[in-house]
Amino acid sequence: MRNDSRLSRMLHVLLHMARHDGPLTSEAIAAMLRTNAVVVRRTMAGLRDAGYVRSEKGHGGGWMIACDLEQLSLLDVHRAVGGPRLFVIGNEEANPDCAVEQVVNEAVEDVLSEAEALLEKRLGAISLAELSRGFDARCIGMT
Amino acid sequence: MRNDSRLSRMLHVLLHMARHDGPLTSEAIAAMLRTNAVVVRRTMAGLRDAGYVRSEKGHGGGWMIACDLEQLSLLDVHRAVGGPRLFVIGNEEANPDCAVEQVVNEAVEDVLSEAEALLEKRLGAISLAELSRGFDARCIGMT
DNA sequence: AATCATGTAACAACAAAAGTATCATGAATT
DNA sequence: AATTCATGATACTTTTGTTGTTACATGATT
Repeated sequence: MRNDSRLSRMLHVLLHMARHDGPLTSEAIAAMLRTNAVVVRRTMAGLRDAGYVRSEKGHGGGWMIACDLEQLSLLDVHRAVGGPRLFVIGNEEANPDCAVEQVVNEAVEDVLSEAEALLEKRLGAISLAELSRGFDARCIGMT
Repeated sequence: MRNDSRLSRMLHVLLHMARHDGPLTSEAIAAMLRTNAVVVRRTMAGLRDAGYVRSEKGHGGGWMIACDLEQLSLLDVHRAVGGPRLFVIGNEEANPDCAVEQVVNEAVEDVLSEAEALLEKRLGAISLAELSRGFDARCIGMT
Protein backbone atom coordinates (compact mmCIF):
# COMPACT_ATOMS: atom_id res chain seq x y z
CA MET A 1 0.00 0.00 0.00
CA ARG A 2 1.08 3.56 -0.56
CA ASN A 3 1.49 5.96 2.29
CA ASP A 4 -1.71 7.09 3.91
CA SER A 5 -1.29 10.78 3.13
CA ARG A 6 -4.71 11.93 4.27
CA LEU A 7 -3.42 13.69 7.37
CA SER A 8 -0.70 15.45 5.42
CA ARG A 9 -3.06 16.45 2.65
CA MET A 10 -5.73 17.80 4.97
CA LEU A 11 -3.21 19.87 6.89
CA HIS A 12 -2.05 21.29 3.58
CA VAL A 13 -5.60 22.15 2.59
CA LEU A 14 -6.56 23.63 5.95
CA LEU A 15 -3.61 26.00 5.89
CA HIS A 16 -4.53 27.15 2.42
CA MET A 17 -8.14 27.63 3.50
CA ALA A 18 -6.98 29.68 6.46
CA ARG A 19 -5.31 32.15 4.09
CA HIS A 20 -8.10 32.18 1.57
CA ASP A 21 -11.14 34.41 1.74
CA GLY A 22 -14.37 32.63 0.92
CA PRO A 23 -15.03 28.99 0.13
CA LEU A 24 -12.73 26.75 -1.88
CA THR A 25 -14.24 24.26 -4.29
CA SER A 26 -13.27 20.61 -4.34
CA GLU A 27 -11.87 21.17 -7.81
CA ALA A 28 -9.61 23.97 -6.63
CA ILE A 29 -8.43 21.87 -3.70
CA ALA A 30 -7.89 18.90 -5.96
CA ALA A 31 -5.64 21.05 -8.12
CA MET A 32 -3.58 22.01 -5.07
CA LEU A 33 -3.19 18.36 -4.09
CA ARG A 34 -2.77 17.20 -7.67
CA THR A 35 -5.59 14.74 -7.35
CA ASN A 36 -9.28 14.27 -8.03
CA ALA A 37 -12.21 16.27 -6.63
CA VAL A 38 -13.90 13.08 -5.46
CA VAL A 39 -10.85 12.17 -3.41
CA VAL A 40 -11.06 15.61 -1.84
CA ARG A 41 -14.74 15.26 -0.96
CA ARG A 42 -14.20 11.79 0.40
CA THR A 43 -11.35 12.85 2.65
CA MET A 44 -12.83 16.19 3.72
CA ALA A 45 -16.05 14.43 4.65
CA GLY A 46 -14.36 13.29 7.85
CA LEU A 47 -13.42 16.85 8.74
CA ARG A 48 -16.94 17.98 7.99
CA ASP A 49 -18.49 15.28 10.16
CA ALA A 50 -16.18 16.34 12.98
CA GLY A 51 -17.32 19.94 12.55
CA TYR A 52 -13.92 21.29 11.57
CA VAL A 53 -15.05 22.45 8.12
CA ARG A 54 -18.33 23.25 6.41
CA SER A 55 -19.39 22.63 2.83
CA GLU A 56 -21.97 24.44 0.73
CA LYS A 57 -23.52 23.39 -2.53
CA GLY A 58 -24.32 25.45 -5.58
CA HIS A 59 -22.99 28.69 -6.96
CA GLY A 60 -20.34 30.22 -4.74
CA GLY A 61 -20.26 27.03 -2.70
CA GLY A 62 -17.31 25.00 -1.54
CA TRP A 63 -15.38 24.34 1.66
CA MET A 64 -14.84 26.67 4.60
CA ILE A 65 -13.15 26.36 7.96
CA ALA A 66 -15.71 26.05 10.75
CA CYS A 67 -13.57 26.00 13.88
CA ASP A 68 -10.82 27.79 15.73
CA LEU A 69 -7.48 26.68 14.35
CA GLU A 70 -5.88 27.39 17.73
CA GLN A 71 -8.00 24.59 19.12
CA LEU A 72 -7.50 22.15 16.25
CA SER A 73 -4.55 19.78 16.64
CA LEU A 74 -2.87 17.54 14.11
CA LEU A 75 -4.17 14.62 16.16
CA ASP A 76 -7.73 15.89 15.72
CA VAL A 77 -7.24 15.93 11.97
CA HIS A 78 -5.61 12.51 11.99
CA ARG A 79 -8.58 11.07 13.83
CA ALA A 80 -11.12 12.92 11.72
CA VAL A 81 -9.81 11.44 8.47
CA GLY A 82 -10.26 8.01 10.01
CA GLY A 83 -6.61 7.09 10.11
CA PRO A 84 -6.30 5.08 13.30
CA ARG A 85 -3.77 2.72 11.78
CA LEU A 86 -0.26 4.01 12.30
CA PHE A 87 2.16 1.12 11.94
CA VAL A 88 2.90 -1.23 9.11
CA ILE A 89 4.43 -3.81 11.42
CA GLY A 90 2.45 -5.84 13.89
CA ASN A 91 1.68 -9.28 15.19
CA GLU A 92 0.25 -12.03 13.09
CA GLU A 93 -2.28 -13.24 15.62
CA ALA A 94 -3.94 -11.27 18.36
CA ASN A 95 -4.52 -14.07 20.85
CA PRO A 96 -2.16 -16.95 20.17
CA ASP A 97 -2.23 -20.23 22.01
CA CYS A 98 1.52 -20.64 21.83
CA ALA A 99 3.19 -19.27 24.98
CA VAL A 100 6.31 -18.30 23.05
CA GLU A 101 4.21 -16.30 20.64
CA GLN A 102 2.46 -14.62 23.56
CA VAL A 103 5.77 -13.40 24.94
CA VAL A 104 6.84 -12.14 21.54
CA ASN A 105 3.54 -10.39 20.93
CA GLU A 106 3.65 -8.64 24.26
CA ALA A 107 7.16 -7.39 23.65
CA VAL A 108 6.33 -6.07 20.19
CA GLU A 109 3.07 -4.55 21.36
CA ASP A 110 4.76 -2.80 24.26
CA VAL A 111 7.22 -1.12 21.93
CA LEU A 112 4.54 -0.16 19.43
CA SER A 113 2.24 1.17 22.12
CA GLU A 114 4.94 3.38 23.50
CA ALA A 115 5.74 4.77 20.08
CA GLU A 116 2.05 5.30 19.37
CA ALA A 117 1.61 7.19 22.63
CA LEU A 118 4.51 9.46 21.78
CA LEU A 119 3.16 10.04 18.31
CA GLU A 120 -0.28 10.98 19.54
CA LYS A 121 1.18 13.19 22.22
CA ARG A 122 3.24 15.10 19.67
CA LEU A 123 0.41 15.34 17.14
CA GLY A 124 -1.89 16.53 19.88
CA ALA A 125 0.53 19.25 20.92
CA ILE A 126 0.64 21.02 17.57
CA SER A 127 -2.27 23.20 16.48
CA LEU A 128 -3.11 24.23 12.97
CA ALA A 129 -2.64 27.81 14.08
CA GLU A 130 0.93 27.03 15.09
CA LEU A 131 1.60 25.46 11.73
CA SER A 132 0.21 28.56 10.10
CA ARG A 133 2.51 30.76 12.16
CA GLY A 134 5.37 28.50 11.14
CA PHE A 135 4.53 29.29 7.56
CA ASP A 136 4.51 33.02 8.28
CA ALA A 137 7.90 32.77 9.93
CA ARG A 138 9.32 30.94 6.98
CA CYS A 139 8.01 33.56 4.57
CA ILE A 140 9.57 36.36 6.59
CA GLY A 141 12.84 34.52 6.65
CA MET A 142 12.81 34.37 2.88
CA THR A 143 12.49 38.08 2.22
CA MET B 1 -1.99 -4.22 3.07
CA ARG B 2 -2.11 -6.46 6.07
CA ASN B 3 0.25 -6.02 8.95
CA ASP B 4 3.86 -6.76 8.19
CA SER B 5 4.30 -9.60 10.67
CA ARG B 6 7.75 -10.68 9.59
CA LEU B 7 9.48 -9.35 12.69
CA SER B 8 6.94 -10.92 15.00
CA ARG B 9 7.07 -14.24 13.18
CA MET B 10 10.85 -14.42 13.12
CA LEU B 11 11.08 -13.68 16.83
CA HIS B 12 8.62 -16.47 17.41
CA VAL B 13 10.67 -18.87 15.33
CA LEU B 14 14.00 -17.89 16.84
CA LEU B 15 12.74 -18.52 20.36
CA HIS B 16 11.49 -21.93 19.32
CA MET B 17 14.81 -22.71 17.67
CA ALA B 18 16.63 -21.67 20.82
CA ARG B 19 14.76 -24.36 22.76
CA HIS B 20 15.05 -27.01 20.10
CA ASP B 21 17.96 -29.36 19.65
CA GLY B 22 19.04 -29.77 16.07
CA PRO B 23 17.75 -28.12 12.92
CA LEU B 24 14.14 -27.24 12.24
CA THR B 25 12.77 -27.73 8.75
CA SER B 26 10.85 -25.04 6.91
CA GLU B 27 7.83 -27.31 7.02
CA ALA B 28 8.01 -27.62 10.79
CA ILE B 29 8.41 -23.86 11.15
CA ALA B 30 5.56 -23.26 8.74
CA ALA B 31 3.34 -25.41 10.93
CA MET B 32 4.28 -23.30 13.96
CA LEU B 33 3.42 -20.11 12.10
CA ARG B 34 0.41 -21.63 10.39
CA THR B 35 1.72 -20.71 6.98
CA ASN B 36 3.63 -22.08 4.02
CA ALA B 37 7.20 -23.39 3.90
CA VAL B 38 8.00 -21.05 1.03
CA VAL B 39 6.99 -18.06 3.11
CA VAL B 40 9.30 -19.34 5.84
CA ARG B 41 12.27 -19.72 3.48
CA ARG B 42 11.63 -16.32 1.97
CA THR B 43 11.51 -14.56 5.32
CA MET B 44 14.32 -16.53 6.95
CA ALA B 45 16.55 -15.77 3.97
CA GLY B 46 17.11 -12.32 5.41
CA LEU B 47 18.23 -13.75 8.73
CA ARG B 48 20.53 -16.16 6.93
CA ASP B 49 22.09 -13.40 4.84
CA ALA B 50 22.71 -11.44 8.03
CA GLY B 51 24.40 -14.48 9.56
CA TYR B 52 21.88 -14.94 12.36
CA VAL B 53 20.79 -18.41 11.23
CA ARG B 54 22.19 -21.13 9.02
CA SER B 55 20.38 -23.53 6.70
CA GLU B 56 21.38 -27.01 5.52
CA LYS B 57 19.97 -29.05 2.71
CA GLY B 58 19.21 -32.74 2.57
CA HIS B 59 18.47 -35.34 5.16
CA GLY B 60 18.62 -33.94 8.67
CA GLY B 61 18.80 -30.45 7.23
CA GLY B 62 16.88 -27.35 8.19
CA TRP B 63 17.45 -24.12 10.07
CA MET B 64 19.77 -23.49 13.01
CA ILE B 65 20.72 -20.48 15.05
CA ALA B 66 24.15 -19.22 14.12
CA CYS B 67 24.73 -16.38 16.53
CA ASP B 68 24.66 -15.40 20.20
CA LEU B 69 21.11 -14.52 21.16
CA GLU B 70 22.46 -12.19 23.84
CA GLN B 71 23.88 -10.07 21.04
CA LEU B 72 20.86 -10.25 18.74
CA SER B 73 18.32 -7.45 19.22
CA LEU B 74 14.78 -7.12 17.95
CA LEU B 75 16.04 -4.25 15.84
CA ASP B 76 18.60 -6.53 14.20
CA VAL B 77 15.82 -8.94 13.27
CA HIS B 78 13.59 -6.12 12.05
CA ARG B 79 16.34 -4.92 9.75
CA ALA B 80 17.31 -8.39 8.61
CA VAL B 81 13.82 -9.18 7.36
CA GLY B 82 13.99 -6.02 5.28
CA GLY B 83 11.27 -4.16 7.11
CA PRO B 84 12.46 -0.57 7.01
CA ARG B 85 8.95 0.79 6.59
CA LEU B 86 7.33 1.42 9.94
CA PHE B 87 4.50 3.87 9.44
CA VAL B 88 1.39 3.76 7.36
CA ILE B 89 0.99 7.51 7.38
CA GLY B 90 3.32 9.88 5.58
CA ASN B 91 3.54 12.76 3.18
CA GLU B 92 2.26 12.66 -0.34
CA GLU B 93 5.23 14.32 -1.96
CA ALA B 94 8.82 14.33 -0.76
CA ASN B 95 9.91 17.68 -2.19
CA PRO B 96 6.92 19.89 -2.83
CA ASP B 97 7.12 23.30 -4.48
CA CYS B 98 4.31 24.68 -2.34
CA ALA B 99 5.69 26.44 0.74
CA VAL B 100 2.61 25.55 2.77
CA GLU B 101 3.12 21.91 1.93
CA GLN B 102 6.76 22.17 2.92
CA VAL B 103 5.83 23.41 6.38
CA VAL B 104 3.27 20.63 6.77
CA ASN B 105 5.69 17.97 5.59
CA GLU B 106 8.37 19.10 7.99
CA ALA B 107 5.97 19.03 10.91
CA VAL B 108 4.72 15.55 10.08
CA GLU B 109 8.20 14.26 9.39
CA ASP B 110 9.50 15.62 12.66
CA VAL B 111 6.87 13.76 14.60
CA LEU B 112 7.36 10.54 12.66
CA SER B 113 11.14 10.74 12.97
CA GLU B 114 10.92 11.10 16.69
CA ALA B 115 8.59 8.13 16.99
CA GLU B 116 10.82 6.10 14.71
CA ALA B 117 13.87 6.91 16.81
CA LEU B 118 12.07 5.79 19.94
CA LEU B 119 10.93 2.61 18.27
CA GLU B 120 14.40 1.71 17.08
CA LYS B 121 15.87 2.53 20.45
CA ARG B 122 13.43 0.23 22.21
CA LEU B 123 13.79 -2.57 19.66
CA GLY B 124 17.55 -2.24 19.88
CA ALA B 125 17.49 -2.54 23.65
CA ILE B 126 15.80 -5.96 23.78
CA SER B 127 17.80 -9.08 22.96
CA LEU B 128 16.41 -12.41 21.90
CA ALA B 129 18.01 -13.86 25.01
CA GLU B 130 15.99 -11.50 27.16
CA LEU B 131 12.81 -12.53 25.39
CA SER B 132 13.73 -16.13 26.00
CA ARG B 133 14.23 -15.45 29.70
CA GLY B 134 10.87 -13.70 29.70
CA PHE B 135 9.36 -16.92 28.45
CA ASP B 136 11.09 -18.90 31.20
CA ALA B 137 9.76 -16.51 33.80
CA ARG B 138 6.25 -16.85 32.49
CA CYS B 139 6.46 -20.63 32.57
CA ILE B 140 7.64 -20.61 36.17
CA GLY B 141 4.81 -18.30 37.06
CA MET B 142 2.33 -20.77 35.62
CA THR B 143 3.38 -23.78 37.69
C1' DA C 1 -34.47 26.30 -16.39
C1' DA C 2 -29.63 26.12 -16.45
C1' DT C 3 -25.47 25.94 -14.02
C1' DC C 4 -22.50 24.99 -10.37
C1' DA C 5 -21.13 22.45 -6.52
C1' DT C 6 -21.39 18.81 -3.20
C1' DG C 7 -22.91 13.73 -1.99
C1' DT C 8 -22.75 9.08 -3.02
C1' DA C 9 -22.00 4.76 -5.16
C1' DA C 10 -19.39 1.61 -7.82
C1' DC C 11 -15.32 0.10 -9.70
C1' DA C 12 -10.34 0.14 -11.39
C1' DA C 13 -5.41 1.01 -10.27
C1' DC C 14 -1.68 0.31 -7.31
C1' DA C 15 1.46 -1.34 -3.72
C1' DA C 16 3.31 -4.67 -0.53
C1' DA C 17 2.96 -8.81 2.31
C1' DA C 18 1.35 -13.28 2.21
C1' DG C 19 -0.08 -17.64 0.01
C1' DT C 20 0.77 -21.22 -3.53
C1' DA C 21 2.69 -24.22 -7.17
C1' DT C 22 6.66 -25.74 -9.53
C1' DC C 23 11.21 -27.05 -10.50
C1' DA C 24 16.26 -26.94 -9.72
C1' DT C 25 20.03 -28.05 -6.53
C1' DG C 26 22.47 -30.40 -3.20
C1' DA C 27 23.03 -33.68 0.83
C1' DA C 28 22.10 -37.96 3.27
C1' DT C 29 20.25 -42.54 3.20
C1' DT C 30 19.53 -46.95 1.05
C1' DA D 1 23.76 -45.05 -8.17
C1' DA D 2 19.08 -44.08 -7.06
C1' DT D 3 15.96 -42.32 -3.92
C1' DT D 4 14.49 -39.21 -0.63
C1' DC D 5 14.61 -35.07 1.90
C1' DA D 6 15.48 -30.39 2.32
C1' DT D 7 16.60 -25.73 0.76
C1' DG D 8 16.80 -22.18 -3.25
C1' DA D 9 14.56 -19.75 -6.64
C1' DT D 10 10.95 -18.26 -9.72
C1' DA D 11 6.49 -17.04 -11.05
C1' DC D 12 2.36 -16.48 -10.17
C1' DT D 13 -2.33 -15.42 -7.25
C1' DT D 14 -4.63 -13.55 -3.16
C1' DT D 15 -5.51 -10.08 0.11
C1' DT D 16 -6.07 -5.42 2.11
C1' DG D 17 -6.40 -0.60 2.05
C1' DT D 18 -5.48 3.94 -0.13
C1' DT D 19 -5.99 6.32 -4.20
C1' DG D 20 -7.91 7.36 -8.77
C1' DT D 21 -11.92 7.59 -11.85
C1' DT D 22 -16.57 7.60 -13.82
C1' DA D 23 -21.31 8.35 -13.32
C1' DC D 24 -25.32 10.10 -11.42
C1' DA D 25 -28.30 12.21 -7.78
C1' DT D 26 -29.18 16.32 -4.90
C1' DG D 27 -29.46 20.93 -3.72
C1' DA D 28 -28.35 26.03 -4.17
C1' DT D 29 -27.67 30.09 -6.98
C1' DT D 30 -28.23 32.72 -11.04
